[in-house]
Amino acid sequence: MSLSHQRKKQPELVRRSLIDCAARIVAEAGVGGATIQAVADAAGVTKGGLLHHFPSKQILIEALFADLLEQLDAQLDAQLEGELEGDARSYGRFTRAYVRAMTRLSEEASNGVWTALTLAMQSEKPLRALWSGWLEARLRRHAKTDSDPSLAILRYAADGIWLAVLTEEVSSADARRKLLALIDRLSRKPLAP
Amino acid sequence: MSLSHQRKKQPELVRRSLIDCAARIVAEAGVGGATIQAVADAAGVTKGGLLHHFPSKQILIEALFADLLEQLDAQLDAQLEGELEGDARSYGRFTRAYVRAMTRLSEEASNGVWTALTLAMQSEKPLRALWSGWLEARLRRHAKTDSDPSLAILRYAADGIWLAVLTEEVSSADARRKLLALIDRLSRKPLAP
DNA sequence: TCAACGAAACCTACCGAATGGTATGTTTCG
DNA sequence: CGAAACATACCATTCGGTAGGTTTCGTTGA
Repeated sequence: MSLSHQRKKQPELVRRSLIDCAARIVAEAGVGGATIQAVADAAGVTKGGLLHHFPSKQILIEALFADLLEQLDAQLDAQLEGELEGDARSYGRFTRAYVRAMTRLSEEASNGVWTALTLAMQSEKPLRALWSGWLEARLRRHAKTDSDPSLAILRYAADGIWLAVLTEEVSSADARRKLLALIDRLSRKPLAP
Repeated sequence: MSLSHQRKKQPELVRRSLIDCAARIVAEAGVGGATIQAVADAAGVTKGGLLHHFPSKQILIEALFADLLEQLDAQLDAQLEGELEGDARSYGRFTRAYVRAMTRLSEEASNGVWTALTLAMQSEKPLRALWSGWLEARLRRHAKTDSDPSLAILRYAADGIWLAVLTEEVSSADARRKLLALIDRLSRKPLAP
């Protein structure tokens, strides 16, 4: 009855679709609320089919997370590329890109996925490992321009703002933009004497 | 078999114990992972007993959250009281107290509870209402000394640092303390010219 | 060229373990 | 004695995961 026996088998496409659908559903219902059944349905596959590609929910979530990290990487690289003003050694270069990437992610549809996965990090060690590994590598790459503690504070502030958005602290989109702009300005030179 | 039939009935103590145990377990397993059964067990009460005090898990969590807000209030007031240096009108007064209270809470055992509940806010509206209401009121109270955007950034940075603790970004306890000390210093006067 | 075969890509059916909640006792206290 | 403070037993579901089939596809060897 299912269409899967009629259409050509394209495992990579199915895999992609599964991750995309997982992203959407996780964004809506959170990691806990996203059942593999729902994800499978959304992708037009049965639960068994899903479990063929991802042997457990854990693994599916981790794959989704890794995928998002790749997207974030792409975002960051695009931002870094687009920095016309200075050479590759300009102070706070990565921090500005990071803050901007965060802003974009907060405003795009993919937002909910990040919140949900951040949420899930608390209980799932593998996700934490993925994230801290990613950030660590990235920071090492930009040690020359972004190792100042002032910049760490600004990056953390961006994280805090992003967190505040999801807790619905009234800070309007406008106020948020102003704060992020201020952060951008402050990232041009060290804060402390 | 249970001891509850032997010991004197002290509903307030049981209630307290339930909240405390809920805090510990939520800190360890997150809101989703904390089952009412586990909480009841930890408090030496049956599930039915727990549900007598808190008719649903929702209500238990909200009670826990409200309790933590009270603790935070107490912490904050203590910090504000202890500020010897200036009068009640000194710039960034509340922000410093906020950062310090956060620090203390992060280092105490109650740490994981905050992370878990903050993250749980995403899915639970009542919790968001509690928090944003609390913060709004508090900010209004200290509008005279702490309305500068620079200070907002510093408070957000404290939030971000605190969030990073749970994602296990390597930032050691030592590095964290240094950052918080820097924030404290930066809170003495506006950052931007 | 093509039949055969084995592996990969699915599907159907089922299970079992949690878990939140209910309904109904039984004990204790004022 | 009545109400509060518990306990016991049970229920309804949900959900992740397993077992074993069936279909599709690429490869291989004659």
